Amino acid sequence: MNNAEIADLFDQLADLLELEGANAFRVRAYRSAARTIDSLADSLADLVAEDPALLQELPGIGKDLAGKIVQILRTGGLEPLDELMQRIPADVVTMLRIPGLGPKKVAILFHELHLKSLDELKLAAEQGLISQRKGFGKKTEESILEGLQQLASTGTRLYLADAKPFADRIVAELLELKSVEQASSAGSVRRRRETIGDLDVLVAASCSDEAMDYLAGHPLVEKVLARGETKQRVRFKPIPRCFTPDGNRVGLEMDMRVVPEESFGAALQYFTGSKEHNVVTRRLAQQRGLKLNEYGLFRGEERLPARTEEEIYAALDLPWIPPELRENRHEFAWAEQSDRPALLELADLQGDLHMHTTATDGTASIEEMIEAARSRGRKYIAITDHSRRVTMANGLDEARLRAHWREIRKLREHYSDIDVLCGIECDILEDATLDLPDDVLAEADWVIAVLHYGLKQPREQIRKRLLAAIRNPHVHLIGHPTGRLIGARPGAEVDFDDIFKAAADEGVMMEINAHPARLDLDDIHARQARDHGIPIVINTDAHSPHGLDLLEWGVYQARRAGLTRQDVANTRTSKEFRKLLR
DNA sequence: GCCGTTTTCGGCCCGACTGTTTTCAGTCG
Repeated sequence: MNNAEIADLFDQLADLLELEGANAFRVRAYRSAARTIDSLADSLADLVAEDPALLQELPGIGKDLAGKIVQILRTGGLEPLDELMQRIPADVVTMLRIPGLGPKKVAILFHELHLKSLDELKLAAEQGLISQRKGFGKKTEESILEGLQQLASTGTRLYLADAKPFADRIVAELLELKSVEQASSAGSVRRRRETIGDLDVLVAASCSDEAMDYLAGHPLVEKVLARGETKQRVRFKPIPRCFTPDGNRVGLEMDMRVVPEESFGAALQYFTGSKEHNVVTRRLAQQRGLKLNEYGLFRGEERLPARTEEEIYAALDLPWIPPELRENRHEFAWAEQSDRPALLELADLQGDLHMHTTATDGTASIEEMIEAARSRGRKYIAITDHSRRVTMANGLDEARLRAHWREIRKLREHYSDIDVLCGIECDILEDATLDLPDDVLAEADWVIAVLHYGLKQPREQIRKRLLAAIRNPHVHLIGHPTGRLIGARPGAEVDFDDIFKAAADEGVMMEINAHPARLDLDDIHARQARDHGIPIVINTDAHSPHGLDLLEWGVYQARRAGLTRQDVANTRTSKEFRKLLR
């Protein structure tokens, strides 16, 4: 049982307790424990094996929850959860995901109207049975039916790379308006989360009407979902060619808030979040006899100067915290360090060590990729086309690969300002062998080992394959290693502790793959790898010259993990980088 | 259920908006 699974059990229990009308703070305790566990670098199983008393040193975990964790690890289940699941059908819990329905309303639907499934809910809404109930009306009924439909098209999170340009466009347009003094993205876009649930935009304006009207009448807006004096929520039409990680079309929603200019800093801090980060900042304010809300920082009735985020954090005795770190994971500990290292910047990166050409599934020639990398200021690159197993991409066998490398070697003679490595993205096959023989790999400057196939294998086999690749003396890097390719499949999560230990021993690096569709090595895993002393490499996995621009998305992920330039290997010069290779 | 420079009880972040209400509870972020 890994951390994510244990956290999930606590979250499920919290949902069920809410439906049972349990004390809200008790529910919150379970949720906060789930978050703590989810973002923990060490495995709870290891912690308990060492000393179960250590559990109570974790924030938000006391005697009771520590006992429950031990029970979960010992029995694989959680007694109060099993008992509640007997009583409350899974569909009833799903009803909580319908906008407008919270625990109180769902409890009434279940206990008083005896609706046990989504089908029964739909029928009852269609027959008008729900609006007869006190506290429910026609609107609620309609929003239930709409919500059920939305529920059917699940997975409404978008990649940052798709969502951010969209948010940037709206912000730029708002800034053109006369009454708008400042505007910014907030929320998860500003925090550079890898996927985005909805967009938040904040506006400072003398009067809110112009900005609100503008958004409401925007040609891309499908529906105004709610509108008040200062706050408006809209749904956009499905964005063309824009899909969720699950491949669904999505109608993105946006929250807009309009505040007076003197409140912009406080509001930006507040709406950037995360929620968990803000709970802490508000508590810190409280401890100092202050009140922090989206309108400013107050001592009693008196407004303290806080027009910028910097001033707000200063009042809490903190340095300004970069939005990427604001998840209440490690930023407050980071802020306390006196010799706080600067987070990685895009400009720190000198090399890009994962890209494709027309030899396999890329769209540009070797020469075009070299030129594109030069024009972007890269000092070194690796050409890493696919190995033969990836037949769909015209993967290279030994003969074609050797010819490909000969061509690269010939071309690179002509360049003195960029170092071009002969590389390969070599598949780790289902039987844990590599897709190319060792004598071929030995000729490469740079070998990336990756999993593409057999991802539904039992996790033990996947773990074996990764370990075998790490122990192959010719492998330099594990490409898109955690592969939520793997982790995304429930029950297939791989415990990475062993993998990281082996990689550290063998001197194998780990990749943050900036390609937006990879969703790989998340900030927690990146931090774990760093803590194991593993050099991290940020690559684009570009399939075209334009793909080389993606490097920034990997940088965001690294910043969220709190990585500095020292933690990342391709911040080195080409010469220093080559010294890292075994 | 957790936590404590307010320390073993009594707090726990807080404001906006909606819908169904005649003054507010529930939901949301």
